[in-house]
Amino acid sequence: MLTVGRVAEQTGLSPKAIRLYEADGLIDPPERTAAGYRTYTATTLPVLRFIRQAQALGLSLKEIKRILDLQRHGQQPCDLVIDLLDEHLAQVDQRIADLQALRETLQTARDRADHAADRGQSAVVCHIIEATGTG
Amino acid sequence: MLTVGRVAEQTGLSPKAIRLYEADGLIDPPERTAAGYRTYTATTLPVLRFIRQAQALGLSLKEIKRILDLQRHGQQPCDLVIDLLDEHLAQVDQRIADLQALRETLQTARDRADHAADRGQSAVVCHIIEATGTG
DNA sequence: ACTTGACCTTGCCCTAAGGGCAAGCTTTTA
DNA sequence: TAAAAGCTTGCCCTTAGGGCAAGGTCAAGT
Repeated sequence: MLTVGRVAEQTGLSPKAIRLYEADGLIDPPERTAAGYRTYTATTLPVLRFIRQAQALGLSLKEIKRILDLQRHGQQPCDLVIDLLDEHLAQVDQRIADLQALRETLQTARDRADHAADRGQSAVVCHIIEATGTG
Repeated sequence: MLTVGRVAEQTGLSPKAIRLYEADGLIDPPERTAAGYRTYTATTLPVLRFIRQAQALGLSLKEIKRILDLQRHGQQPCDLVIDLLDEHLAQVDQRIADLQALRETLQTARDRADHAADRGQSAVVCHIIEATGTG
């Protein structure tokens, strides 16, 4: 019997995650045994693997659901996928730029800790942080 | 009277954020009027500005609280600050590397959308995503 | 004095993607 | 047959607040 734990093993997901995807409408609710156990068919496995791959690309469950909904309606989701990839590429570039700027700021602050020059006067808590920009 | 809204204006924070910092123990609870209004003294402003600067460096409220707690106990928080900065520098570097790898993967997938070569056979949902690595 | 608008109070629900735990069944294994 | 492992639901937790609601309060204009 393909229980949720078994499916988890074969997809690398956790049972909790699989139940969440069901609750969020990413996968169809499976049949249940008389005792209430979820019983999956093998056709669910590729869908779950797809979800994993999409997540690895940084897509959110909400975005993945949009893709899967399209597909369930018999439509080609590839156009949507392309849009999402473009959007994410731009966002990732932005986040990299932001992090590089942050890295600069952090490094500047860190350097200030060693060259303990302007440490004198008006620090409320710690000059290392307070000498940061004008923020 | 230095109400929370006034303090918000002068620090660039929101009233909600200021109340949160109080609830989380980053700032001391201010006096209240008979009606229950928070009445701040000017000494709170530099602390709130410090919190803003620390946040701009990517420190979490929990980390900032540790710094402020040290200071309230009359201790020099700079050693802790240095540790936190080093830690964050390493984390930022790691996140940049992760994002650059993700960018690669995204770009590879995006390229696959145009060069529509291997689009033929076994896509469960969309070959653009499913041809990703072996994940 | 009265009203109105701006401001304050608390409290609750919301975000993303699950992790962890608890109480109570069920299935499997020894 | 009893214990171990697995399943069920449900609730609380994470970040740093945003948004909204209901109700009390302050300041300005009439």
